[in-house]
Amino acid sequence: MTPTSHQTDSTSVPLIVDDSRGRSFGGAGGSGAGASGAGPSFNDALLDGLNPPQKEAVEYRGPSLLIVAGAGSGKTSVLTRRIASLIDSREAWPSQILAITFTNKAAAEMRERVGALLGQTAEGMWISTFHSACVRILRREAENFGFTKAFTIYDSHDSRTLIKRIIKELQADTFGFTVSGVAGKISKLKNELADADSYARSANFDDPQERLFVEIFRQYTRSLSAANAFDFDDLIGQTVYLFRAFPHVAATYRRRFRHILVDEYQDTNHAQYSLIRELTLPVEEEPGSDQRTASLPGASLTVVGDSDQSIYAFRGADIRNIVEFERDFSGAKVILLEQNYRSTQNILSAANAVISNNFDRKDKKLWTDVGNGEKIVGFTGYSGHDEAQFVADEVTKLHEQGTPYKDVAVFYRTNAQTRALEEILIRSAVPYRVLGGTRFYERAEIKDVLAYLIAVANPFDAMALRRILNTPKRGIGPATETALGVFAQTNEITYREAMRRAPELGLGPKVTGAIVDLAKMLDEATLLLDPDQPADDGSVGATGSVAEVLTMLLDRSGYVTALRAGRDPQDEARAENVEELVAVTREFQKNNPGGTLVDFLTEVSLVAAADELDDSSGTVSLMTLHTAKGLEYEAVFLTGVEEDLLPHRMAATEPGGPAEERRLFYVGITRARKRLYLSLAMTRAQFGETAVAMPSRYLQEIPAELIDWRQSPGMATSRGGTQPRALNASRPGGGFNSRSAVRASDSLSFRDADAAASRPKAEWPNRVTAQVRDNGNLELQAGDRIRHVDFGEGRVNAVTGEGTKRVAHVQFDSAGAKKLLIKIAPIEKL
DNA sequence: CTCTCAAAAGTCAAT
DNA sequence: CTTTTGAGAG
Repeated sequence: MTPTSHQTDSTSVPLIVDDSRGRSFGGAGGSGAGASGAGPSFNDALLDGLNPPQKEAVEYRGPSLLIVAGAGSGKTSVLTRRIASLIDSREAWPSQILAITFTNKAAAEMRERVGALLGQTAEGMWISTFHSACVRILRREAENFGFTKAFTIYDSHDSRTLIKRIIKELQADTFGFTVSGVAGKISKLKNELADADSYARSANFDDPQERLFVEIFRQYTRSLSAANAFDFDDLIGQTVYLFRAFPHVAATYRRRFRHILVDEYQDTNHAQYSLIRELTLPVEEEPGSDQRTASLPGASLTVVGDSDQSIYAFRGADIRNIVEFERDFSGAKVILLEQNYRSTQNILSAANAVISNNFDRKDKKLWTDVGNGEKIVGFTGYSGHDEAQFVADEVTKLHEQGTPYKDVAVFYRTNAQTRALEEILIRSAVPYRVLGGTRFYERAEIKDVLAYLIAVANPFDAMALRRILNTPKRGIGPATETALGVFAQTNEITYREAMRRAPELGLGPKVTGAIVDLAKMLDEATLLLDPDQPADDGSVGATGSVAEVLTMLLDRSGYVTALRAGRDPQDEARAENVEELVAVTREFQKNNPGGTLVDFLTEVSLVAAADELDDSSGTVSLMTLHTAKGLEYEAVFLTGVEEDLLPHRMAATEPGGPAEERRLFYVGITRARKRLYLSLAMTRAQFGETAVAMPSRYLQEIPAELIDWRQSPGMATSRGGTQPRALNASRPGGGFNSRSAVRASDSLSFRDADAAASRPKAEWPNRVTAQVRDNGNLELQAGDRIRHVDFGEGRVNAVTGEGTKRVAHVQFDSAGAKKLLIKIAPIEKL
């Protein structure tokens, strides 16, 4: 493919590139005037209902624009209108627009909204995620540097499998290398655009540890290219490499994309930043070329972001990209959007108060004119289950009051927290959906089936072949698997070819037959997919659809049959998942009539957790705080607001960790439109043990008057026992009613009198972090009688556990048998 | 090569 | 607690 054959559309288009600094954009010649004939009225419509800074963000023209958009400030609206106005005024053709969003779902939504604004489907626009855009570029250009366009995308799990194999081969585990450690380091390096060679140049080879790491990195890179595969980080990094190594390729895309817009800019990493830089470079005049390749200024760049919502530093996001934007792109215009159209003032005040504790940030205050709204509701459960029960009860109540389930979301910091929530929600008959979690495409059975498809699409991918070699069981073991690999390597053929020539290996007749059969099956599938060999231009013909090929593979391999025959009770569910995947391929075919197998695999590889969101599902959405970014809900439950969870134990010690966790909390708060619930638990089960939990330090950063504590941390641990309600007593029927709600100020009376007197807690009733009830070394043994604040008197039957986890098994006179954590339970010895 | 049982690890977030 | 991995027997 010659470089000049690309993008005839972009070079033949009359370009209007504005190089002025001001707001006038008519200077580029006649077309501006031409647009003004039909333009103004339409443009007015585009600005309809926008506030002044939003209008400016839509209208400003210049080389670079930074829109600092606080949460809920209507940035999606601004971005879509900006794109629409560029096209409407004829400043750009749709094909000259490249817009990067955070999820595929956001991209689809943006495309739809731009289409609606323009009254036509804007074809040719690239609106996609970083990864999707790069895959598109890489597939086109792969042949330039030793890959084919059918390359496989390895997800992080695949990468780890590969790394694991390499560590084992090199026996690097004896040097203290772990899979996760190596995977993390390689990913980090790739995000910094380093490769094995560049790393080796600066490595200290006197250190055997480092030498070995270089070797692992080298082998990993080699394995990837041998398999014709990219890992997630490569998708960005290799695109940058491609642009740098092949200037004419880069020039093609620089000519094509005249307007680049990036959403969530605060979460870009160095590789992504470099990609944007590459794309916005001016195109130099090529010496000796004709006039068609005249020099062009760099594309205009618009970035939108909010440094307060940067939550992906752990995967390489560099907040400096946005903080230093003005320095990077000199002459950049900065527009601030501070008016919030999403949440009530109470929610915003809480968010402002929390985030203001992060130093080193530009002060920025969200405001709204919709009024204070409801107070934030706080609740402290005795256990994770108790907390979940509160959530379920409140969701039910909201639903009865007319809030549809789909407008309610429950957030948590770690995926492990879903279990308790799911249990209670099922029991309470609340329809829900977990986003992310154990994702559909990460399930073993789905990966198995996808490996069949990958094996067909990319014959170089040994990993996919190895995966299906003995799935379902064909009597091919690891020894045979390795033998095939060695054979392929020594003869310099693909793994697939090695399988075809299995008879040459002199294995047993049964094994050889099984391998050859499998190879035949894959060859037939390849043929079904593309009857006339892979031609340069897609000589379509009677190409089998993805669904057909998949059905054929499943039939012939007997995968589903084997599952159904399995004894494991979960196998039936697995078989159903496979059926669902078949349905997904049919759906794909319907939505993408010309879609190829490679297109399907790409789509499947790049789904994000938030893409699974189905607005019409009519269910409550459960997700992590990270997944929640960019979404909004009528009512939001933010659960597990505890130390060690939020901030997470691991993050608390990392540099910048607590600040990032605070931003995460801030992101969670600002997702809520009308109602926000903050909940935590006194004890949390993890690793099969029950541990004492403390209220999060961030909780006390919220002004007390904003929170209506149904049960404050102080109350949940109080010893005085005048009346705090039952902690883990079963609640009658539909949960709370208003009479059980206790004002925050009341909670003071439940505290120890001396503590209440010594501190100005009236102002900060949330300041309870250090005051969690502690019974100290209260000694209990079987036979002791105790009194519990809620359950009354009872007799200790047994004491188990040690230290802070000592548990008393108590038979209460009226409340029945209970297990209590001695250290924190509201009990006293009689 | 497959199956069974026991030990060990994992849960911090995700394209 | 659950899920995955490894060793050893059949």
